[in-house]
Amino acid sequence: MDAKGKFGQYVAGKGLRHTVQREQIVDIFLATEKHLTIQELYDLVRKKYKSIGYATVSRAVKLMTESGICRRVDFGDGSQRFEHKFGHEHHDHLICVRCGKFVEIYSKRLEKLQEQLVTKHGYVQLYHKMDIFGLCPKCSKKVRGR
Amino acid sequence: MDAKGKFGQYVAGKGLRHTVQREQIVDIFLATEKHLTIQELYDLVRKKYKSIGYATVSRAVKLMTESGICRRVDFGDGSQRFEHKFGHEHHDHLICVRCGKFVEIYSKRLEKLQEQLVTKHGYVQLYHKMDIFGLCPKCSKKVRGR
DNA sequence: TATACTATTGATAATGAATATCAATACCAA
DNA sequence: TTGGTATTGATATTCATTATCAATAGTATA
Repeated sequence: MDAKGKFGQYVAGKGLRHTVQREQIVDIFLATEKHLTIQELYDLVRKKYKSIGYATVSRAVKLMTESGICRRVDFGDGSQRFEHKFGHEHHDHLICVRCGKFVEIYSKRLEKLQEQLVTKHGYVQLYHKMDIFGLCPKCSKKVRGR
Repeated sequence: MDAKGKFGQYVAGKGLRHTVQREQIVDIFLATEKHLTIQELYDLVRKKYKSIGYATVSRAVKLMTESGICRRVDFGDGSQRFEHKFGHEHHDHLICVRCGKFVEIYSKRLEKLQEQLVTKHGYVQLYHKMDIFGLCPKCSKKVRGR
């Protein structure tokens, strides 16, 4: 099932309605390969559909997050950002604190270790977030070169 | 060096002044083994020292975070919380999404794997955050029992 | 197809947390 | 001491998110 289908199913399953605005917002969100704030998504949506309101975008993001096609990421800059899960496997982030550049990282061994840790404490894992902050190659060179 | 000393050193090193308010706030923060919001810390401080303002608490938390004796934790409930690092080794969190109960987790193997991942991408690690969300033993039993 | 019910929308107000402002005060080096 | 200035506490401001509400638009049913 693709992301859009998953969203539609979630919305229908909750007895909510299908609306053109939601469809437009979801389309634009899924077509953007960035970590967006609500404001940024609102601006993008506005470029194409002039009449959509901020509140509607905000509500749509909330729904998308609940439906599981979107997740909140926190890069520590104080703003809430969201990324979609369309065409992306689960991944974590490695973020440069100097320039903000990031890469998506994934390790099967790490995932397995996490699962073991969870089980050891008797918990059932639902999801996790791991963000590593550091210096990218370029920035670490600059810092050393000072 | 204990946390308070580290804070004092950081403050002095930046050419900032030592004040009784900061000392009182730091003391209360370090004495509390919880993940506090600024508002909660403000309330705690107020119980003992009636005249301290919210802004001062907020500024002190910022300083403590910069000095490295405090770090921000995000349990996904939308509020920013802070924990101190006094008498705590580095750890990550395992949080129950149902009841909010959490445990601090640590694994040397996991830390090593993270470091390897970072190095592989040419980054230099400064710090990381890992939060695993799931169901605690009690809550997972309840859900299954439905 | 028409109708009734109600979720949704967009504009705006309200909320809440963090930050900025500023005059009075307190710290601290000299 | 004293002068320079960082700090404080009260308050205002900012900014993002959420709540409100009348008008609108999905959708099930007749």
